[in-house]
Amino acid sequence: MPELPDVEIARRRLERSLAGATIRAASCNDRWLLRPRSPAHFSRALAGRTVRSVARRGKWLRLLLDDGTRIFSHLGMTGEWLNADDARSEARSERARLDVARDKHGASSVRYLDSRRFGRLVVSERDITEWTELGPDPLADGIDVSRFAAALQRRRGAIKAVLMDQTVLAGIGNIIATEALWRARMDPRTPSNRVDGAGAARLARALKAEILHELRMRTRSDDYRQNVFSVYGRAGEACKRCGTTIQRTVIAGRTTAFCPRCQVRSMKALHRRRPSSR
DNA sequence: CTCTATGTTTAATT
DNA sequence: GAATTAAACATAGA
Repeated sequence: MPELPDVEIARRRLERSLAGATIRAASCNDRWLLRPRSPAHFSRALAGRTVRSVARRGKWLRLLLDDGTRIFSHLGMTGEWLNADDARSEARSERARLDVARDKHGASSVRYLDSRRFGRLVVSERDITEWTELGPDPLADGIDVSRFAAALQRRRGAIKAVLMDQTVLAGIGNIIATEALWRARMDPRTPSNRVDGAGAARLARALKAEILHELRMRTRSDDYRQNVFSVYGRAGEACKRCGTTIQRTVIAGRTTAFCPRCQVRSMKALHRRRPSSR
């Protein structure tokens, strides 16, 4: 269930269950997910180690162990970390588990579930390039508007494709990009290098607002994906802002929904129009 | 049966 | 080189 807010929720859950705890046993039943591709190595490298911290950058999680070993976890399309009790109903897609013991808090176990198996579990002695090459994380680092604007100027592709580039900003996926562009009233097909400073500032605000909104919804209920989006998955419906029918197109191979009336390539185009009359 | 899906990588093409 | 597109990975749900 992966985009920045989902991964942040997973981080908090893992931190509660694992930080300061000692791994009693670790196993993985799917070598496809593992780097290196060895369940034996996975168990051997983790057993007996204590978890120092649980960090997140973009869509990646990093567990730092007491001997410097790191476990990187990417949730792919359908990965999730759950406590053992919550994972029971989906035991079929369980791929890995970490059993931990802690002084006064007793024992617990976390499970990694991933039906489609697009996720990754990487055990490494040092930080991996997938982690180090990520751009700034909008939630943890904020967005430096002038740096962001400069990055957009350097690119020529559609703005939506650039937003989803993890080296520009880390953690933006198809949903957040789609929703933030609607919030910023920007056409997702706008060439990146034609987004000016004001546009970059609007986008930065919209991205942060969307991330915080989804985080809030996510902490509130598990069913948050119902009805919380303004345009994502709503092609054919009326725009909440102006009533125009939401259009669907494909950008960078991903389905994109947008309002052809109030999402524009430049704000001049918007100001030129009179307020909606419908 | 068909189509779609929150992600990423790789190959082929323009 | 840069950018775009399609395909691939494997599975579930409509």
